[in-house]
Amino acid sequence: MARELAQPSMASVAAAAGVSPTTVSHALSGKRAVSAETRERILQTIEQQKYRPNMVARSLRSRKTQSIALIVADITNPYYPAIARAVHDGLVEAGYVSLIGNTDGIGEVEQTVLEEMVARGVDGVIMRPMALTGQQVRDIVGPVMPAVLITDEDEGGPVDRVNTDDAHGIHEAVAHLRDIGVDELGFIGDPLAATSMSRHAAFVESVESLGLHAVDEWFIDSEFTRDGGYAAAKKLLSLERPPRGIVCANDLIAIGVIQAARDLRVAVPQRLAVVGFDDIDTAALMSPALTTVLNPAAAVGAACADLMLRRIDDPALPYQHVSLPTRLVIRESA
Amino acid sequence: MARELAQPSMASVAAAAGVSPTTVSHALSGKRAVSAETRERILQTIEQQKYRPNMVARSLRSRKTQSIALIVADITNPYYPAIARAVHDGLVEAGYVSLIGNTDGIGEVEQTVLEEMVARGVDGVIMRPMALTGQQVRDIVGPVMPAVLITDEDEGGPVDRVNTDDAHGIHEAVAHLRDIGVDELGFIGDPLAATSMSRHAAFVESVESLGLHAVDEWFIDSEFTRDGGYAAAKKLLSLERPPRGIVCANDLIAIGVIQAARDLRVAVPQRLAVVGFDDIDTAALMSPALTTVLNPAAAVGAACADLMLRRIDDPALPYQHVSLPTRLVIRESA
DNA sequence: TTGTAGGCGTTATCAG
DNA sequence: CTGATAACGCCTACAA
Repeated sequence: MARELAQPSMASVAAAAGVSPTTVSHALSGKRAVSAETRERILQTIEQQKYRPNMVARSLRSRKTQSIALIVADITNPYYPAIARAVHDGLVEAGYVSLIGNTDGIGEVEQTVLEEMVARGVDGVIMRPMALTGQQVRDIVGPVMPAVLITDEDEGGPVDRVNTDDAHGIHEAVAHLRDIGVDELGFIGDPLAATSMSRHAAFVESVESLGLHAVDEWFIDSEFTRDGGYAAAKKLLSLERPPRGIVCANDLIAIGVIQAARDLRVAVPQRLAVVGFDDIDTAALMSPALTTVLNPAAAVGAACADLMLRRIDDPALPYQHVSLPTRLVIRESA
Repeated sequence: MARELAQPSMASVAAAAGVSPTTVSHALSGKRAVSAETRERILQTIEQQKYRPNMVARSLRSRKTQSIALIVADITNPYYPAIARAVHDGLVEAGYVSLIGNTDGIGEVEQTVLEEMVARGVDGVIMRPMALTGQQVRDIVGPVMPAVLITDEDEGGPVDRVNTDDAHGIHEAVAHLRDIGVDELGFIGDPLAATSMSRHAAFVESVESLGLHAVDEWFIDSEFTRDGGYAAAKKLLSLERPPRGIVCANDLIAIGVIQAARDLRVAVPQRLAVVGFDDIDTAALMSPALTTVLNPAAAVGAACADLMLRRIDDPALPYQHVSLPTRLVIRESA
């Protein structure tokens, strides 16, 4: 009786099939011819022993782990699962698996997680950085590792990039606010998050180019969460002269703002117009339904996977850049 | 000038520090004494070369990858990210990373993904199976791999289990429906998903014990998605004699049902009472706000991580079972 | 068509 | 306190 305690290995299969490990390897990889009968015998033995190649050993040899890191702020933010799923689906057929890291948008954590992933030998990194720049990411992952960033950085550094045209969406939002007669505008976002700041910059630009009003007082800090938005809105609405409309760096913040407005008995959109960003599922379902900028998360994820596969396929490619459109979805809150 | 093309290894550090690789290893692991000055020299060299231990090689030796698989139906279902984050947080401080697999609840895919994860040498599997039984999972992962299942299986087989007391929540829901005078009840769920079927069983039991009515016609198939719920509700509501209330296997289905009711101009809750399951964020925000059974996803995830760590720590432990409570949250839809 | 030998980077065993 | 050696399981020249 054969002992089944140890995992079967190529050696054990080879022994049982009366061939060398080399032949087993080639029977599996097809990288060199193996006679039909030998192959058959090997495959049967594999079946019998329930042999599965050890990916760790394979990785040590090949220096490839068939895994990529997906690093986001918080998978709990409804914007990210859509990205994660699209990345997963794009990669899985190519035999890759994704390791997910959550950083909560904290710069140090972003660095630590990145280093950890590199040490684990991932074949590439897909990341939405909040604090790190493209150059910093490159410095951490080394000169050769494929890195795809979801970022609005203008230059972006020596990495592949996917971005959404947030400025366009924000501009549509501000123009819409003006169209409905709302010309005093605040912004709620996270000054430490790159995503937020690029949206804020677009906001400022739009407000100025359209001749609307926004004072410093109306720019309030908030994390990308409902609670953050709630607290920020309370501050904003307790101002002597609050704005008539608020653009939020994401939908979660906007939802918090609307809750705060309700608690403070401030009518939305009559006394306060609210615009979000992302168009998560809840936006369309809540009441008042959220007017927001549609962020094509699934397309972003798919583009990331695509760029990653391309770069793995040809490391010499010049750095790629994919830009996806956004657009305002007008509902009830503004 | 030293060439920096190749990744530094223990050997390169050892050479530069004038010691053997063995000593470098021990300086790092602390598994045997190293003189203070030698250690100092080694650490400096590590600093200089920016050496990071190769986890793949370490894994090959130690047969541990410090990674665990988290296998769910669809990370895009808002119920799962909460689990994923809690698992992540529970595991990350112990130095583990999670590999996420999506199966869409398809039995074959569940098996394939599981095998893939085993081949990758994960140190354990956390899974919410839809088709596979605990025994089947055990057969696939082998006799020793830690496996924590989120399941309602009564026996559960040779695995650790976390379950929520779904029957209690469903019973509360049915009792509530009766209390508000709704006594003809339908159920929408996925006959192929274990989760759904255990909720359905509880539903049937509650309906009977409370003397209400539910006919076979009122049990409609649906995937765990909004679209599925929408289609199922259209079928149900086009029946000659539709039920007065619907219990849904999850919130996504319930949201679809409410949309269908709106399109069909069936008033919720007046003409159709709707109860969901999970209490995802949207439930409280939508209109009408969804009456639903609260499923403590974060607690479930935390419990999974905890059981996993315990089992890794002591493989000889008897199989564990953690049960978490659910409760009905009454809002507007029923 | 098949086999032998060496090495990927780490750690455990055995010596000194 | 430190080193040499072997081994984890696989892949791939090089040989036959």
